[in-house]
Amino acid sequence: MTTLTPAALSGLTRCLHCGVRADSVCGVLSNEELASLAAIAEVQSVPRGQAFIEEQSPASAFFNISGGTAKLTRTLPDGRQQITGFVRSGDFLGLAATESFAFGAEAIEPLGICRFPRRRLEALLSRMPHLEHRLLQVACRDLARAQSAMLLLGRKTATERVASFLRDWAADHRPGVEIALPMTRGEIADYLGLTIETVSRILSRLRREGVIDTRGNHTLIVRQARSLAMLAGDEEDDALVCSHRQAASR
Amino acid sequence: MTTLTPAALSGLTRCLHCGVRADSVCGVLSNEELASLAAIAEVQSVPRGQAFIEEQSPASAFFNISGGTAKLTRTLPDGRQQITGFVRSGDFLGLAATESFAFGAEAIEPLGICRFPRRRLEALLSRMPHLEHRLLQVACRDLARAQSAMLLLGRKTATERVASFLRDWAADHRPGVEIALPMTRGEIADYLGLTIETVSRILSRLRREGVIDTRGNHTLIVRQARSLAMLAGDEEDDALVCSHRQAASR
DNA sequence: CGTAGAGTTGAGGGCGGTCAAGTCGTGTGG
DNA sequence: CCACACGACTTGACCGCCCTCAACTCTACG
Repeated sequence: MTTLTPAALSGLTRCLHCGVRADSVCGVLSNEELASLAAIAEVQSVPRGQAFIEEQSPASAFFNISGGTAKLTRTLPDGRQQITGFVRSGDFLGLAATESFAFGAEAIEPLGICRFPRRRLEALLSRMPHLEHRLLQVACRDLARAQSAMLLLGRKTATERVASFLRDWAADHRPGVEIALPMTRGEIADYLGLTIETVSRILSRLRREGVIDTRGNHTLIVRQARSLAMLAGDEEDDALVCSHRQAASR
Repeated sequence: MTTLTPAALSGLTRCLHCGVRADSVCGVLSNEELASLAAIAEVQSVPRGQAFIEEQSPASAFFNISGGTAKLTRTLPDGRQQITGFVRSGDFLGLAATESFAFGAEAIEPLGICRFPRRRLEALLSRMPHLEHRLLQVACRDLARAQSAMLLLGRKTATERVASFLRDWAADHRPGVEIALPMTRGEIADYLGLTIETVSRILSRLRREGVIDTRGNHTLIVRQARSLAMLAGDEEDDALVCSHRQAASR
């Protein structure tokens, strides 16, 4: 039986109920189920720069992010690194961590996390089909995103990659507002399969062309959302799209 | 009530019970559950080259492969294509196909598939937690694979990509045996984020160096599995690994 | 045997990586 | 409060890996 301090319990409920992001684990659990989860959960704080999942050790737990931002990484033995995703408040992670495929996770902002020991949560899942169903949805969404990332990494140019990243990160923000960009240029590069220099050059060019603006190194302002979307390469010009649809319907 | 011909029912059971691959949907269903699945399943044959999931239409069904090989694709409007994976007998697919993220699937060998209408299967899932649990495992495995692919596409050199692909495709085959390679050079290129010419050049070089051999364009023989694994870049030389471990433990 | 598509090989070019120098911004100690 | 230092970022020059273009060969199939 695990005892939870009031603060930790509050963190846990926030963690499980955070409804900020539409895809979080929320609104699907009964009070009884919540209590079962609370019994195995452990609330932690992670300072910036600290890894909370190590590459070498097989992940022994699932995590839910209650605040801050973290990066998920895959690393080659010679040090080359690929960031497979950024996770924020409300995100659930650990599903992809099996014995055979190690991956790491590190805070890029001070992080609040909720830790669920793997075996205990898996045991609970068999009694909570709602939660398992939710996790399947989460995994499917992550899978779809990973496939988009594969398209980006395999077939997009450097400019398209940076534009795609900025567009996605700025999604559900209105044009003109300041958007926090907690990661470094190096982390953006590791996410997009580029180098720091290339990312920096392209950001400078987009700034020069008036598509985006920046306040310091960690604040982004989108000036021309439409241009950004065009540069991302996922959609063609409307005229072209129309002609394509006509061609397809023939 | 759907009526199944004896041939179709035989295809379905083969489809659901195929135990060839350890990760297939098998051995977790009662006879009653099997009957429920059979009631909504539809067995189809797909000739080589034909798409059975179209990019444009949101996927309205799940599929289980009962024989042959297919490719899963993501395509940019200008025609650039990324193959996100190859699927074979026993594989389940459709999980990543949501309304917002279209992807396509096409047979590269004559294909036997088992089609499950999405809504009907989803309705069944709520009554069959075993199956939902199995699908979660499938999704997690796919997710881990997708992350490995991101590392490959983002950070590996052309030679490392080709070597990784050959090593993975030849996995669980003994060295020296002939391995079917049903996809074209162009499909390998689209999977690895390279061009046909680069793939061809690297295969020629590996052949010249005695690492692999080929019989025609669609048969592979691995001559030096260890060399192939080294070239893939995922593991270092043993000596180096040892020195690294010493450095890490300090 | 002939044709069409797939694959191979070579020559040259460009995009993004590498190397290097300089600038900015933030925190720290005098 | 300012001088300093360190790290993150920017910018430029150059280079190399892989792409592009092109010609040729091989394979499969009628």
